[in-house]
Amino acid sequence: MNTPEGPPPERLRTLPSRLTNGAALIANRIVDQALAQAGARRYHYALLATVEEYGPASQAALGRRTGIDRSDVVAAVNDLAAQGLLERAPDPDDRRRNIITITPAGRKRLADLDRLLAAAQDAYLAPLSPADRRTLTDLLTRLVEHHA
Amino acid sequence: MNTPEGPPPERLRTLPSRLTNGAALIANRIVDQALAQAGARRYHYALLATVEEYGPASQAALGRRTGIDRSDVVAAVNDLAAQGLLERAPDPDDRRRNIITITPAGRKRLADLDRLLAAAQDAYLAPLSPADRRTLTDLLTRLVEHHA
DNA sequence: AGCCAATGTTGGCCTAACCAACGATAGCGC
DNA sequence: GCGCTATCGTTGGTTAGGCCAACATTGGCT
Repeated sequence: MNTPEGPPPERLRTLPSRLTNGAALIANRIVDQALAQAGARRYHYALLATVEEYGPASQAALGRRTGIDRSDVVAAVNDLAAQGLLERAPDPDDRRRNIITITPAGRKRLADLDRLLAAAQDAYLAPLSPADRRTLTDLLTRLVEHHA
Repeated sequence: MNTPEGPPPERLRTLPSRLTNGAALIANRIVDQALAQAGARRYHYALLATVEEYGPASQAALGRRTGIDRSDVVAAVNDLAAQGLLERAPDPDDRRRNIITITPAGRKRLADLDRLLAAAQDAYLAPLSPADRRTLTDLLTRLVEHHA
């Protein structure tokens, strides 16, 4: 039993920013592990989901919608295109742009990821009742939207 | 700032892990900015606060209490000792250990950081009522303790 | 035509979080 | 006392996420 020899100090334990960060660490670890089962990372899921929901779009538009930096979109689209999950085609109407489309394989992969991710959310939120989960989601949503 | 041409997809917007991560990003940005006003980072605050609350301790013990990796404790203690805020002295009773002590200057700095940090928490939680803040803190605490 | 904005892309930066390995030391069982 | 194991500080990584700057190409506006 080599458990820590005591709790973290009060000042740290109750600090909302620190609690948020700790929860994010946990959530990210669980989610990353889940996605890794399908060889994916968070950016991959975000892009697949966005293209699937809104249809083909340029990389810049995807970045704007997901909050992912343009340069990081490039790398993630590279990965996904290399796996045949997305397709990158030049836009004939605007030769600056690439049109990103999801392939049938991409939809299948997305369904897998949705399933894995749902399980991950459940593991993350395990100690909370459905009502608690809704409350948490609501509070966090208000926070992020306020600072948007 | 960016000019999003629409909201992120439903699947991403309501994903608790993603909301948590987004909130953590915001919180960390605000906190980092606040601490930077005193030339400090998060690890610095955590160590100062821990030594102040529990008294002198070895670096390994500090790491266990704060959740900071031993190797990262080394670097942070280096920083703080160089500024005269902590003192690193060999433990005469166990020559493997260093005893870390907070100096008067360290206490002063800690008080400054406490003040800056309180303002940061308030900015972070701005959209939430006192009751909401308590609820959020409670929910997050339950999450992190469950996964501890 | 001329200027400004947007796009894809490359390349880089910084930090947090983590891990492996090392020599030195301590502690324990025997 | 001896040997094994654990612990400590430290060095030196790695990974990924979130950024920013710059560039050439292209388009839109006037």
